[in-house]
Amino acid sequence: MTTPRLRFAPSPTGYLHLGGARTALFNWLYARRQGGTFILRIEDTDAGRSSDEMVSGILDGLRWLGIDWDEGPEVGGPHAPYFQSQRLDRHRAAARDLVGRGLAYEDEGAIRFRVPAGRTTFVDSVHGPIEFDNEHIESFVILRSDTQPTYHLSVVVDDIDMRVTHVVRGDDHISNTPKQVLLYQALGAAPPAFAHVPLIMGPDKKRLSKRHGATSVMEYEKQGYLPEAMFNFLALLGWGTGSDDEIFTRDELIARFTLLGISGGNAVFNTEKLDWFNHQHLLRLDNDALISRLRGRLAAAGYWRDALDGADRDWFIRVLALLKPRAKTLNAFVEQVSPFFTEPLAYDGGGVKKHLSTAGMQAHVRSLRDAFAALDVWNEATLEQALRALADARGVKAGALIQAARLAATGRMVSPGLFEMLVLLGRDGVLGRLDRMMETVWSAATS
RNA sequence: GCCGGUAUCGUCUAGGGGUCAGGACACGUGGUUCUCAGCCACGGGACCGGGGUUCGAAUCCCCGUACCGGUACCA
Repeated sequence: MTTPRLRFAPSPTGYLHLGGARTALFNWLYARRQGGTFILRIEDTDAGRSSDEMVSGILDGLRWLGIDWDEGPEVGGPHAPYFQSQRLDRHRAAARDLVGRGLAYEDEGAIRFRVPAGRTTFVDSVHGPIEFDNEHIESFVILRSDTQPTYHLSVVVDDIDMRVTHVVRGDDHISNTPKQVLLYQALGAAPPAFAHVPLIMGPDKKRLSKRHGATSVMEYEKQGYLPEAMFNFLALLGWGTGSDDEIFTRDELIARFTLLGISGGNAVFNTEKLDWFNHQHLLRLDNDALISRLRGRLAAAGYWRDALDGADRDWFIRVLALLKPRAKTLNAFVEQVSPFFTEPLAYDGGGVKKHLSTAGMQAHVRSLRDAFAALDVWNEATLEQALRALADARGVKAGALIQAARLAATGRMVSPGLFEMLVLLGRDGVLGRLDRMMETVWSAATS
């Protein structure tokens, strides 16, 4: 029994899209599960649409997801080259061989495969046995009149050369498969095992395309999704582990993966569920990991300072703890962390109207500021006690003062719990923010 | 048109001749509460249709329908 060899063979269209990513992932999962080899082969025969840039876009996407390859671009391997455009001689030789043996023939300069009568069958790991009547298979071109091989010829030749044992690819290739099986037979090679995985559809059940927004995996990276969350989500889209668990690491997925578990129907890409997966993986990150994932984005926002990794680390971890239940993406963290790094530049208009324009609020806020300033100990309990006592004394609801203070602290109507936040903002930070709000909001009015 | 594939809550799925058809996301209600999120509890929600086979069908078979894919000197 030979060890399985699988390949992912994208044509470089510029980026790795979700469907391709999942196909790659299933191949990788199977190879890793079986202790086999995962090959990456670039099908760049369409020279006009291919470039080095596009190839690296795909490599970046795979690397981001944590999908590594044992043979292929940059790492080489015993069956190099791994670019289809560099294997043209092999394809042409195969075509000549078939013509020589009468299994293909020239037709106006192109070479067509002579499809024999009969039926062609193969067993698909996902769909079971599939049978085609050869009379529905056209005598297809394998070598164009410009001597460029067509897809059918080149995949088969390359897969034979690279000793590929399992072809796991999109459902859209099912009807190509009998042609390729015929080619394997004509070339005297045993066809590999096939597994055709269902396609990923948009919410409208139409094939995923730019119309559906982000379709490049790197676009999700930009939006602050974790690669392990995307990996987990994609793996479970069209594949069931058979258990009720949903959150898995890559290793756990490898341990459970089987081609038989792949479902036959198309799957709709659901962003809400991706968000949930992302949140779950975010919660599982330890502090060091979370901080390092956040670092670049914080720097880009101008919030990063090295002390966050040193003297301020404990403080920062407490800030992150407040945000964890609320932030579903890395970008959401950055967005929500801003009040801890900078004073509000503006106050939510609706919030001002709703919470600050009530009668006497200006005086209440001033008293609150004074009460906070007078505190001996600055912690959650003392802050809350001071605010509630003041609310009682002035005959207002604590909630009203809390909302006002929240606006002062963050400029927003929504935030983590007020008192835990005020503790982390520190006395100076809080008093300054209250002063600033009073100046800004009530400057025009008589003070 | 022809060929092929698929069909379980809105979505991802589990199951598969006898189950209260299970879970997750989303959704609704209540609780916790200073907002939001989270958390907890509860709830609504599905076997595409029609024929068979069978004591019994969502499950097996056939037909239909819908959807997806292919039908290129694209990949």
